[in-house]
Amino acid sequence: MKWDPTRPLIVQNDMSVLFETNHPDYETVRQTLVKFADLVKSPEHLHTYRITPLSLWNAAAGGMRFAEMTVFLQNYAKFGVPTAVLSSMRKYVKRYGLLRMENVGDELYLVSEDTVVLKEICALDSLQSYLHDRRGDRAIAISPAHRGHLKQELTKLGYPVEDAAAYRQGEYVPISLCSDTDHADKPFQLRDYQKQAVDAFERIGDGRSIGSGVLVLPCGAGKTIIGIAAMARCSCATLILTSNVTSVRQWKREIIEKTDLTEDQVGEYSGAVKEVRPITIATYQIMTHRGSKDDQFSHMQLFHEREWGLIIYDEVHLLPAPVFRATADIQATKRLGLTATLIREDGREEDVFSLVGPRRYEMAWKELEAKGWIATVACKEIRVPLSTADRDQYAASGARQQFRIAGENAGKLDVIDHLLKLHAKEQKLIIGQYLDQLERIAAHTGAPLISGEMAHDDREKLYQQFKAGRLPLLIVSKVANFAVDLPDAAVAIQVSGSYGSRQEEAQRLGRILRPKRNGENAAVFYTIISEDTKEQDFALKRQLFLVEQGYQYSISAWTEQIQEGERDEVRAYLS
DNA sequence: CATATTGTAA
DNA sequence: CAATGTACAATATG
Repeated sequence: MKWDPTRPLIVQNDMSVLFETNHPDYETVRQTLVKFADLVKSPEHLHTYRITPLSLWNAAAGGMRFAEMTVFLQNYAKFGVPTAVLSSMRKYVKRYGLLRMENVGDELYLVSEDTVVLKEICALDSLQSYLHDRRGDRAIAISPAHRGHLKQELTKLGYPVEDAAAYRQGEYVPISLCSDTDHADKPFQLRDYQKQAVDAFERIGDGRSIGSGVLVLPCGAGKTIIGIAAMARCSCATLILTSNVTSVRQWKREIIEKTDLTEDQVGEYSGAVKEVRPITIATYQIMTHRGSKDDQFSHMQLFHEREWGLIIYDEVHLLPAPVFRATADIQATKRLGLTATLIREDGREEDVFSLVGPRRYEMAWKELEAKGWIATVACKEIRVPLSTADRDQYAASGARQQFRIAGENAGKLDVIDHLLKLHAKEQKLIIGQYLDQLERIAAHTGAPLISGEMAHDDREKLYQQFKAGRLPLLIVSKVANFAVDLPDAAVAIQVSGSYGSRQEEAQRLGRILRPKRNGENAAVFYTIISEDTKEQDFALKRQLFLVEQGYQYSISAWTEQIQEGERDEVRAYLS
């Protein structure tokens, strides 16, 4: 293989890939690379990706072939691809599909064409309790009760299992989507990609009916609608688990609006009401609630209360550990995971893979953006130095205080003033972590502050005013992260964030993603951070997610010159 | 006695 | 880390 320094990738021996972001082919190369590699670091010019067993298995589950990956790497790698990397990749990619779970009637088997591997597995001590007797060279009988635990264990051992065993039908509930004719006033149709996503979950393409997996879609892509479409395809009793009550209500509203199901067929299972209906929507919280410290999870029986034919995990990246355990026991039920990101802060991506299912469909934000379904967002990071007094304090404080000092940096007020002036005509949102700081900003700008202690009614009133355009600026605390009813804005300014959570960054960005009516369909997301502090490091981590989605962060220091340049740049961008 | 408010745990 | 949302128990209110 000839060396070609104009190419953008460097493939290293440790399975990491360095990617030059200034390369003219950046966008096309990124699109293929993310299919089988995870982004781990994203400084300005050189991004680091890593090829992991899990990233390869997800790609393999999505039908990507080893050949496709190697040809791609060989075409774009400056110095060729180390043979060690190629052989590791081949090893891992080939492992997916090596083991399959199949059923003959009620009997469940682990089968493989590779008799040696199967023999090896039989010899493993940790698996003994799951495996029953051998059936010839190519199959082992297993107990259906262990279907999940076995998959989990084998994935950990490096042998992912392709689960091709049948799912039970569940209680039959006819569900159909309202067509255009039913609601002439509100025509409703699946968008192309929404249909593709549901098809991918069902594997319409190769005829096999597959009933588990995760769909990765950005917020604003209509995850609820895709879930509803999947329900309609399955036409069975469905349990929907989601992150909070607001989201429960939202699901319920949309289900009633978009299907022929009636109010009394859709139940809400939450702290306030506990209805178990053909379609039941519950929160993760209530599932994991226990009476006292060493009580059992009293609500887990909901999984068995009906003959569920489909379980939908909304925001699957938030799925709590006890629900994982329960999920391991219900592997015969179809499972659909919906999320904007497979990244979990606790690194349990592997469990999502083995217990909910592999990634079946992923759509990049950029792609939606290009088609005009969501707004085009420019991300800008502005660095502000600490005052001399603050810097002294910062140096003298412990790790926990440092973060707060950086976050509450008074110098940020000037930047806010500047940005507010710059975007005088647009609807603006200020998002922050510390209430003290937000209160100061509220006092300074005269805008209302929405925090956790504000009653929902009052929040609603402010939202209404904001939506109507009578209120140009709203200041919100962490409530912004999960509040579904928060209105959208054209400009978001993040003044402080928490421990580098990529999830948080995504949620916040989601706030301004909805298409704008103003024709331009453009929005700006500012992050203001203190220069040379811990905050800067964590901001970097938060960006990871966005860069992975194809956004380019632009970073600028807070000086007079840049203020001018920034203004022109933003003007040019918005016009 | 039913509902509203406040407190608390994880 | 700080702050939030949730579920439920305890208490107050009409």
